[in-house]
Amino acid sequence: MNELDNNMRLTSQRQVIIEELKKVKSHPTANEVYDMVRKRLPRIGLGTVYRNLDLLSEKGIINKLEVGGEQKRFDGDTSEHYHIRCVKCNRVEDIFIERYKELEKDAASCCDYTILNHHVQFSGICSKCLPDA
Amino acid sequence: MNELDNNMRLTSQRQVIIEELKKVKSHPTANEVYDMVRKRLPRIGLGTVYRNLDLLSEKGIINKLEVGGEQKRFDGDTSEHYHIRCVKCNRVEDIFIERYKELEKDAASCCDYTILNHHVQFSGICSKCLPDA
DNA sequence: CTCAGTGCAAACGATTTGCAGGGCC
DNA sequence: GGCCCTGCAAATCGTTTGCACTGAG
Repeated sequence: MNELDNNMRLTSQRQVIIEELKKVKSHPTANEVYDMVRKRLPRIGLGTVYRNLDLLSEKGIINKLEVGGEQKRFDGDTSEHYHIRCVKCNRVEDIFIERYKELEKDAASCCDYTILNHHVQFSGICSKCLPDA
Repeated sequence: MNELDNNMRLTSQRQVIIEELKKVKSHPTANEVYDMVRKRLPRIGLGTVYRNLDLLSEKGIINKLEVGGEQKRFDGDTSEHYHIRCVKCNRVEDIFIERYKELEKDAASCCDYTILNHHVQFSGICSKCLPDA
């Protein structure tokens, strides 16, 4: 739907953000990406990080997670998959199970929306937090 | 888990917030609740609304929705059900389909979390927005 | 009377934006 | 040389909090 903008430049900031994001599995917040990137580009601004994270997720190069909590999180893995969040430490991890496509069919039959997508968000307690739960 | 606090008083502010929230099906944001309530209690403060929405959702009297988007939303219907959000107008509506309990079983088998809950969030375009899509 | 709850305003944290300069094409 | 993009700082938006006062129990 969004025609690719050929005028988009591949700046070093952009490149490093993508590289760092693809490198980890931790679903970092914008601030965490900022910290990661700053190690390689000490003069980068937080605003630039936000601008690029938004831009790259619009282009589908990365994913912006609409997972609950205070901050948005970003995922270098753009394959469709579910997520789980630890209610204690707020860690977010991937859940690679088969997508339930029936969900969208069921939902379509009970509302008058054109359904575009669905996401499943699990909450639980991770193994590191379980002892002190 | 949270022993009911017998010291909790039933103030008029609290009563009106609950009443207004149970009255609608629109999943209002804190600010929208504020507007609704202010018609009956013009001197109420926004802080009071936030404090009570948090308190009431901790008590399980209302529900705080961790639905994506910028603002949190509140639901007077505390029964477990899924939601859909219109990507155009941001309206949030209920999806009353059977919960997929298998989802949690599947997820449990592929990660070492103690799973507490799951929520399914659909996105789509509502019938009102479809014409201009 | 007492203390949980309130109104108000200031504080806060995440994100966005305006602007002037910088550097890719 | 044009214009996209950046760094920086100020602005904005949602939400939280400190404080002195109020009113429910």
